[in-house]
Amino acid sequence: MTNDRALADALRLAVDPPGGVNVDALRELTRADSEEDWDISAAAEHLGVSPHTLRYYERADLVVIPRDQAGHRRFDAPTVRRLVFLTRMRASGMPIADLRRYVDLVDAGADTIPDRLDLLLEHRDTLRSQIAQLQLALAATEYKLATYQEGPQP
Amino acid sequence: MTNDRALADALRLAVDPPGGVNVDALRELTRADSEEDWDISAAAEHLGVSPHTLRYYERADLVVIPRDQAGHRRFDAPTVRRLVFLTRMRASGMPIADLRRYVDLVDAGADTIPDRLDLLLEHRDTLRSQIAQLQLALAATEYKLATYQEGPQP
DNA sequence: GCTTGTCTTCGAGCGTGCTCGAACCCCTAG
DNA sequence: CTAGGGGTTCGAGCACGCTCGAAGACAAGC
Repeated sequence: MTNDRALADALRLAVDPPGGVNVDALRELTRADSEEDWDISAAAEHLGVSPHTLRYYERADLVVIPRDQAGHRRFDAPTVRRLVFLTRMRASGMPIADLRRYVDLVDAGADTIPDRLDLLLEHRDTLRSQIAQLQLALAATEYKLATYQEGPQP
Repeated sequence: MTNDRALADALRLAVDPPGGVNVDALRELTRADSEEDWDISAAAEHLGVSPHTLRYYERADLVVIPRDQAGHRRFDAPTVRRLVFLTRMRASGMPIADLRRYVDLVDAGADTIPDRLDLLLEHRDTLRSQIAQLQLALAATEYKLATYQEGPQP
């Protein structure tokens, strides 16, 4: 199914950064036959955030988290997918408020797609200029390192 | 003089980002024969920060700013060079506290160079992983854009 | 001399994004 | 039946980096 490939790719993009998502565990969770939802501590660990943060995201209306009959949060595959998206966007500096706008649009249905596109395009531009800026800072830092390391007294 | 080239290069690295430094003005200021120090509003404008922020940096002991006989801050070339460094490092996410550690080392003399190197190396690594992380986020964003744009209903 | 403008200090306030503590609930093991 | 170790809510607190406002000094121009 091409949608499954897409999901797998998207999840692969969520690998790597320090404290990042455990992709194998995610893949396990997203298998249709998996009955093993996560509790909050498992979800927090896999997503690389604290349980407090997950509750905070729920309180901030970024995500609706299903509960079991004891009232405990059950992190199923769709919930985790949204949280992967949220944590990735947060890690790249998108403010909570923008994220809420976005998920509101998602929840509002398919005819908000143009607005979502706008948001994403804007975020893409933000990311690009952030990257450019950091690369400048990196160059400046490496330059300074070089002056320290070659001439003893720069 | 190779040091002049080095300074010019360093200043060139300070160009570009939104709200960044005006390099021509900086070059003007750093010319040895220039008598034209900046006042706080000129400095703020050239550095792309607010006067409030400059006073805050001084209060935070990141920089000592000379005064004229009226008690007004005079931003001369060395001061501006330090502020260029500070604003660049801030823009790349180095916390104020780290910056203070660094400038304390600088002010403490040449035998703190190993410590400064450590700080810079650490910051370089931070920058590299930040860049890697942002590039992942960019890829994820572009992937999402692609799914929105090709298939109407992803 | 007076107004206007820009500077000064100082302390307080604010926005963001968590982070925590207290009090309570529920399930399971012993 | 009881103890322990999760979970829950709620509101409050915190760290960071500004950001601002009030009250006053000084210089230049009318």
